[in-house]
Amino acid sequence: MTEQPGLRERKKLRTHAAISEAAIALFLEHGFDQISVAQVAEAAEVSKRTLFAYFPAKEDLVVHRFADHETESARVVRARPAGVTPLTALREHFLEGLRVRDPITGINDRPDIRALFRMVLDTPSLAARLQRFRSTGERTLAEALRETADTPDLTARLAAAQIVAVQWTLTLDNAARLASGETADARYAGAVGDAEHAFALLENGLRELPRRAG
Amino acid sequence: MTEQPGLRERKKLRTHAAISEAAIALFLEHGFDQISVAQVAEAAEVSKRTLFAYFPAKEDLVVHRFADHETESARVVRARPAGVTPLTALREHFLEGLRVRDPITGINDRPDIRALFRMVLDTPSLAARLQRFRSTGERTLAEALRETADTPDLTARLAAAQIVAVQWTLTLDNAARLASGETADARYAGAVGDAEHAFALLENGLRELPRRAG
DNA sequence: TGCAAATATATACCAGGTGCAATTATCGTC
DNA sequence: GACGATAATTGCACCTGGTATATATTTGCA
Repeated sequence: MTEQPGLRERKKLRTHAAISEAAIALFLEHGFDQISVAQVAEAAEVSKRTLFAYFPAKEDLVVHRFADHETESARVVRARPAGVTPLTALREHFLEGLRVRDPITGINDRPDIRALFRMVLDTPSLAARLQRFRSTGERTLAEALRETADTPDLTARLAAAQIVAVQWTLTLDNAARLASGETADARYAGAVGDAEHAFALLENGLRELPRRAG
Repeated sequence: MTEQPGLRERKKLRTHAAISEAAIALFLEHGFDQISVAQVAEAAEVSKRTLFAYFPAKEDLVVHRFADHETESARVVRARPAGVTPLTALREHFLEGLRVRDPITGINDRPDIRALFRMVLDTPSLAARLQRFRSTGERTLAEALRETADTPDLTARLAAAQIVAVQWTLTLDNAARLASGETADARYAGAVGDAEHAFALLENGLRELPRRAG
């Protein structure tokens, strides 16, 4: 099953990793905007042209690390056991992510990860590039809902949009708190409570938003 | 109250409009990526340097037209009469937008508007720039909810994220349908139904998302 | 070993965007 | 109506991200 990849493939993987690591190290030390791709290429000992053969844009040197998570929600929904609603599966998955300090929940305080998040959050072009992942994550989740929950297309898209929006909000909130110094362990209980609150809101709707005082 | 603006101010407004109009005309005719800012500057009879004094980036030549809507939801929530929930106010506002064919609902089929939407939708860099407006729209709506609905901060942010996500989905859906030929009048009834469905979902939650068949 | 295909490279180039110093137009005042 | 202060505009040089082309190098495989 696991074909041993040839030398070519292995070398490509190594080059890919080497470029990205050189890039992130430089970016973290001097700032994303202060380092040019030429400098990254030099540090990684490849030509600028080669760098762009591996990464379509400067931002991807950083955000490619989030690429795997694009389809995560869709996978969770598809893989849920019989008798489980999509929302339940997603909530449990998110809570499990918190428990294991999965960086994608924003609650990992390893210094390098925290620094990376901080950089992404306050570098506009990086944040913008992340949004692309959000879009495709939304699309794939909508498909998963449509196919496994027998939901009309628009409903699936609306639900996916809401779910992704909520997860994103939770993650950003956690990441922002850790970025400003809180430890993961100190944050954990609050993060769990917030996540449960958020998923409950998603499940029960916004009916409880109060009327305007008369 | 309405101070007569000086010649300077009026001229600035005129220049701003002239540049944007020249830009959009060229973009619509030849495509956003096929026209350089230098060409736009030439057509508008200003220097490239001046163009960038009015618009921070090429994309803004187009998307600045959406800027007013950034704070629209927040304004609606703040201006709602006593005894009305935020969601009700927003739903009525959206439905009214459909009725009057407000372009921001995606249901205006004036050829220039339709062409503009189509261009924004399938030019990635334009779509990306639009997302920035979405973010600030979300933030301002969250503030409005927090202040006028006496809602905890996180709840306000979560609700805002969900609401904006849903409105965005509705608008994109309408715009996409019109972009592929449907007329506004033909779409109207469907758009109203979809909007009512979407706001109901928002209000009642996603509880109805079915469990996985056993 | 040797050859075809895939990668890497150097070089030159384009477009978006900025810093700077000089010019020109507008404003408020005398 | 003239005039200095202030703001807008301009041209120019420059930087950076990204691409085209043509060339060299490496790898896979017979």
